[in-house]
Amino acid sequence: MKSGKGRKGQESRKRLLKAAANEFSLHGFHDTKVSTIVKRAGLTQPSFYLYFQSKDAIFEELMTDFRSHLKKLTKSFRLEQGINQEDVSKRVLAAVETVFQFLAADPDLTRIGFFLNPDAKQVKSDLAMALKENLEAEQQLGYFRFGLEMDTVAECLIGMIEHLTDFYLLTGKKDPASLAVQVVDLMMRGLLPGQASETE
Amino acid sequence: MKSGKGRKGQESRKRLLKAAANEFSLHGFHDTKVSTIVKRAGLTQPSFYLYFQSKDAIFEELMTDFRSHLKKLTKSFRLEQGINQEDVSKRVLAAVETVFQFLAADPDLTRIGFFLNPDAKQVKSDLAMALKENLEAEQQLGYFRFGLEMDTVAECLIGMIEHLTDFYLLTGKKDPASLAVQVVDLMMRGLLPGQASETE
Amino acid sequence: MKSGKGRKGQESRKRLLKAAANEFSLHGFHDTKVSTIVKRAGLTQPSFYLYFQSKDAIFEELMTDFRSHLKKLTKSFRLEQGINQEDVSKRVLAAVETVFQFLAADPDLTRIGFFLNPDAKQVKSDLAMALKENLEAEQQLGYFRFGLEMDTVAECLIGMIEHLTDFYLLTGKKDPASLAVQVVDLMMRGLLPGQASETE
Amino acid sequence: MKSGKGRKGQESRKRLLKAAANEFSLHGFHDTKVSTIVKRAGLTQPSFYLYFQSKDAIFEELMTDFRSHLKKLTKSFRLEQGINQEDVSKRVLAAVETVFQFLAADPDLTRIGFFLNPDAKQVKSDLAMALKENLEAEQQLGYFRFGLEMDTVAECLIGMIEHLTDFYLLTGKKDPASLAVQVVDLMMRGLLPGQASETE
DNA sequence: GATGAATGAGTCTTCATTCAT
DNA sequence: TATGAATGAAGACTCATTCAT
Repeated sequence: MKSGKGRKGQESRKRLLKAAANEFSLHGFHDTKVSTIVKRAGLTQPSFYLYFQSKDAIFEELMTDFRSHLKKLTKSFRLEQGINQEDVSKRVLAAVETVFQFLAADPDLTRIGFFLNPDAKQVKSDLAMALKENLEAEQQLGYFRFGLEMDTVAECLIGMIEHLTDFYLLTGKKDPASLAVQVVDLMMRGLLPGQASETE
Repeated sequence: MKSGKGRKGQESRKRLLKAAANEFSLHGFHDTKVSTIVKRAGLTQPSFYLYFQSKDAIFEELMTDFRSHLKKLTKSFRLEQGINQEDVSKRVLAAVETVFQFLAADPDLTRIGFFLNPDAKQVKSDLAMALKENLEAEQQLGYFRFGLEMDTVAECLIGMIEHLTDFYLLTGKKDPASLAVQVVDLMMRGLLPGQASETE
Repeated sequence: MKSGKGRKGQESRKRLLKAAANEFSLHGFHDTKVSTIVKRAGLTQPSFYLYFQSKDAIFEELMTDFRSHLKKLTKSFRLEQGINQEDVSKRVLAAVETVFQFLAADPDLTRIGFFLNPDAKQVKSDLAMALKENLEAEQQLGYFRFGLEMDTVAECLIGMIEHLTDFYLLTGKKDPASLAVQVVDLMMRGLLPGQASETE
Repeated sequence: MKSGKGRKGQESRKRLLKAAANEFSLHGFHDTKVSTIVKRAGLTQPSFYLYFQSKDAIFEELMTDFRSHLKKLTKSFRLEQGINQEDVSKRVLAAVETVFQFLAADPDLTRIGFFLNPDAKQVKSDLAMALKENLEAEQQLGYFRFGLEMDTVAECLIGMIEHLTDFYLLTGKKDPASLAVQVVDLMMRGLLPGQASETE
């Protein structure tokens, strides 16, 4: 069942993953047929089972791919923490932009791991945790006002990122950089006027 | 299709809708079987087709229900606008809480209309529009700082609401009131310290 | 089960028969739904079973109607036989025209009894028998040439009548009289030239 | 749908067609179940859909088969025309016998294409046209008497052929040759005595 | 490494028919 | 005389998956 050690096999496998990712992303899990994936990969149905145990299995592999990529990202956050002495806003901005960039990198995978995945909530929760840790640390340092529950704040951030990704990023309407700027500006200073200026 | 004019019929129809809403909400469209819906409603399969043309049809009816309820809500926003002379934050707080209350009122319907619905993006977009209009109006009156693109802000708000609903509200972890407070506090004043206090 | 003695009942029954005849005639037995018949008769499904035991039953009743009407016709042939002293061709012409007239009288019933009926072959066979008897009698009298198997001839006649009915009569393209003339002319004198003229 | 390029597939396909033809011929379209066809072909239901898109599709394929065979036949008529200088009656006899032979060759297909087919009328009409052309040509040459509308005559011939096929041929009661002789004798000389003899 | 052929299991849907009122 | 409500029974079709080559 784990054939495909040769070059040709590896390539067939990749074509299947690519086709599957796009189909899942476009039509969701149920409305994606193995027959379609296979056709798009220029193979026949039995070949599919040469590389993947089941339709579920290939979907899971894609979800896992997304997740492991995401894990790397969250690790990088932890490393950053404290190292950087520059302005908080800039650091947060950089972080948020990095997230958007990551989510824009492979739209199909993002849709699968972030929206189609039945455990998407968990995935987002993991990301939220990472953010929360940073946020709380900065809060301890006095960079953020007290009286804010940072876990809820983190979930809010996730919510914004999630929705803007769905609405602006994956549709190509806006790019990671500009989205990051707006989100962070709003998050930092809020809606009300008379706030501390960005440069202050 | 047009059966069920009598009381008994109407009740069977409602039972079907209720059961369907819950099943869809729990398992999604494809993994919800007509046979299950029907069983839960204490009927047999053919009866289902006495009241709905197809499985798709009942799903659509539920989505439409959600949408029309939501439309009423958005209308009420427009009416409010400008009438109320009290503090902006309070007004926004009331609006957001109303939205959370609405979304918490019928969890199954919310999950269907807000998360399962293939056109959920559109639905949310409609809600975002309504919010945006109010936000822009307030912005013109000087209540909100300039330099913020209110449509993006509205989408951010939607993102937060959406995610918090999924994460805290529909899971029963938090209630509409407390969520509203936190969201609005964050939205109004932002993360940075030294902002205008709420009461100021 | 045999309700419907009152006037209103009788009328409902007739409306059902009429609607059924037309539906069967247009769409055949299987593609005719009881629900449609009933709708066209302005009644509901249970009412149907007030007047007929089943869908098969109403179809059979219609076939029987056709058959009994046809039986009267064939009887009239036997009576005619020998009584009439006029020219043979005229007698045959009259007979054939009568048949066409009968078949044109109630197109729906004709289609049911003559074309849709699984036992149509039998029905036609009965008609063929009646014709055959007359033909053989006339043959004995020397009006028709010998060397013709009259049962086959009768079946030929039936075939012509059947097909012309389907093709010209029920579609309104030709009328009984003209069809009869052509059929009889052909049957009497054949295709070859130099035959005894009709008037001779 | 496009499966079955190999030998085995082609054979399964043929078995399905054969079984279907017989079932349709015996029970008609509606009372023929895919499950039965498949059983008779030694396959399971899904395999059916490997070769045919639907129950309708296989029925249509059978009708088309019949039609295309028939088309070849009618073409051969046109070629014959005028080439042959022998006696007209013999030519007509040969033609009619050919038709009967064709209709007797594959009884199931004949029943489907000639009797069950909803467009049977059209099919017969096509055949009638071919006959008509020949008849009119011969009529122009003086072989047939004038005063006969050849399209009606053709339809009459079709009617006879149709009915005798149903009644004698497909039931095995008579063979193509003897039926042809009788039909042609009747058609040529008619019923009345004192006509030109066949050999004259 | 790949495919032609086949299938088990399941789901939606339809329709004639009946029960209680 | 008639109907609102409900159902038993059955059939077409789909799809992920496997066997043999």
